[in-house]
Amino acid sequence: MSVRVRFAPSPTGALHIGGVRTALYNYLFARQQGGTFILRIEDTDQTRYVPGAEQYIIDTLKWVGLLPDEGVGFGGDKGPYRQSDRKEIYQRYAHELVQRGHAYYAFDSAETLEKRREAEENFTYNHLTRQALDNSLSLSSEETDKRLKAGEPFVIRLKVMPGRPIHINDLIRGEVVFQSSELDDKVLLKADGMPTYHLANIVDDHLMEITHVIRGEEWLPSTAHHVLLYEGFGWTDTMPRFSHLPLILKPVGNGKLSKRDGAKFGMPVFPLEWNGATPEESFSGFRDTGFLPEAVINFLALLGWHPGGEQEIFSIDELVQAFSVDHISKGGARFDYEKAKWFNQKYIQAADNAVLASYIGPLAAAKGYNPSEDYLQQVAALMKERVTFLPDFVETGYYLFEPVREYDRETFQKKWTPAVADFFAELIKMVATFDHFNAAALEEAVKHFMQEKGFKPGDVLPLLRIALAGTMKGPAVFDMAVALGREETVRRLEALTRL
RNA sequence: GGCCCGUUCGUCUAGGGGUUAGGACGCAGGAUUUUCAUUCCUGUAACACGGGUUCGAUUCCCGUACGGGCUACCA
Repeated sequence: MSVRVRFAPSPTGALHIGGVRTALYNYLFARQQGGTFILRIEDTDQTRYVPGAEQYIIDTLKWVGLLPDEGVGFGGDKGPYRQSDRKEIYQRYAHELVQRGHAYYAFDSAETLEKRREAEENFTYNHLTRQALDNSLSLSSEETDKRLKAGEPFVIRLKVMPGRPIHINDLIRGEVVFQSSELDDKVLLKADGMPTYHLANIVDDHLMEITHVIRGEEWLPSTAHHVLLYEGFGWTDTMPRFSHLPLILKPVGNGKLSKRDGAKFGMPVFPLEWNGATPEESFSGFRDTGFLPEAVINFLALLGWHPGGEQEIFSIDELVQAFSVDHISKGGARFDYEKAKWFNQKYIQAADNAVLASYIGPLAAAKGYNPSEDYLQQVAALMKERVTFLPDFVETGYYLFEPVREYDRETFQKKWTPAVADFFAELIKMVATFDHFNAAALEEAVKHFMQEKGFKPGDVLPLLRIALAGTMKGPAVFDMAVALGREETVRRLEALTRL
């Protein structure tokens, strides 16, 4: 039987970076096993639906390159893949479960139960309390039918039989045991006719022939209910294998990484930018911060999983090759932004100049620059070993696109003597008429000229650097000169003499 | 509170009954580069605690502590 896995997010806002990791692990597993990776949209909570969130999920998967084989927006013959489009299916199965004696109708309103919980701290709807509540187990069948026919609102609840252990064999955690007596009678079908996660997820996984469920640790406690559902439907022989992933924790302090942490620690926790209704609900993402998607993938892959060995940089193909569920850690992983930055730096360094140019182009255009493709590639080559984020190319390296805005006056004054000034006048003439404008030849010529006039490199080179870039930081002087071209180099040298 | 999961350097992790407990990020120092960065080298630093089991436990078992998750007609 071929492997089929699903990534099943809820469109309730921007997709959290932890969700991207879940998608990644599902993807890696599917690819490695020659299986199928499915995107299912779990939008059964109408009250939490956020327009644009579904598209955000799809855009994210496209950006990081985790393309589903089936799913909303990707086709497939096991659809529909959006749960709100499957409402009738769940209703049918929910009623079937009642027929089979594993579920029942309950008429208690949400408000009544809420009041009950306020009064009794540990109130639970379960085998101990259900006889005293308003449902088809406590009511006569005539009364139940009457209420149903009258159109009284109802939910369908799972009938949990007490007194037995439920064993789960988690691929990451090993055997986990729950006692059925401690489980509540979970709502399966809500009063609005929509299923809860529990029902929808079991019905869909069964119908979509899912073989492995790889999801967050927060689902582990309800997995016992899910097993009961598979049993109730008689689907135990095709029940998927479960793997519950560790959580991603805050960089410092306690608790799991939250969307607020982005602003708090000055780092992205979402893949893409998200424009919410208010500034507080709007977030920047890894993409607009200037991360390469490959770097994000590499970083995320190693946040909670490691194949052993000492390799750190993995291409997506290498990840697919090396991935295995049993090498996923059990403990939560702290979000390490410094490491994420390091990965990005590494990926930028290793990237093709042409690839980099395709990223720098739009960034440059946004600043009003209009460089040629060839020039962008030169900028990429010059700066790729000195940047962390993509925008650094046009920000730290702005002087490659426009005249120097600010000079390092301190160094300038230290080096600028009347003798040097005289030398500069001659140097400018020399450069202006220099024919073979390539870095090696220019360096050779300038150094030779310096020597002839009795100057040391340290007397002149810093000034050349300041003339071209304004700062003591940056690419090699003669490389910059060549990139800028003879005219511009001369112009900048002259500008320095007027300082 | 109840149920469940977890715990190796500051962080991500490898490892697993006998190891100098390995790598990476970060940090510190050095070399190269007349800049910065890159690169390279060196250093820093960990098996939560207490009991078992064992000739021997960081590794296996049980507790404790700490952390986390769940406990909705949310996912």
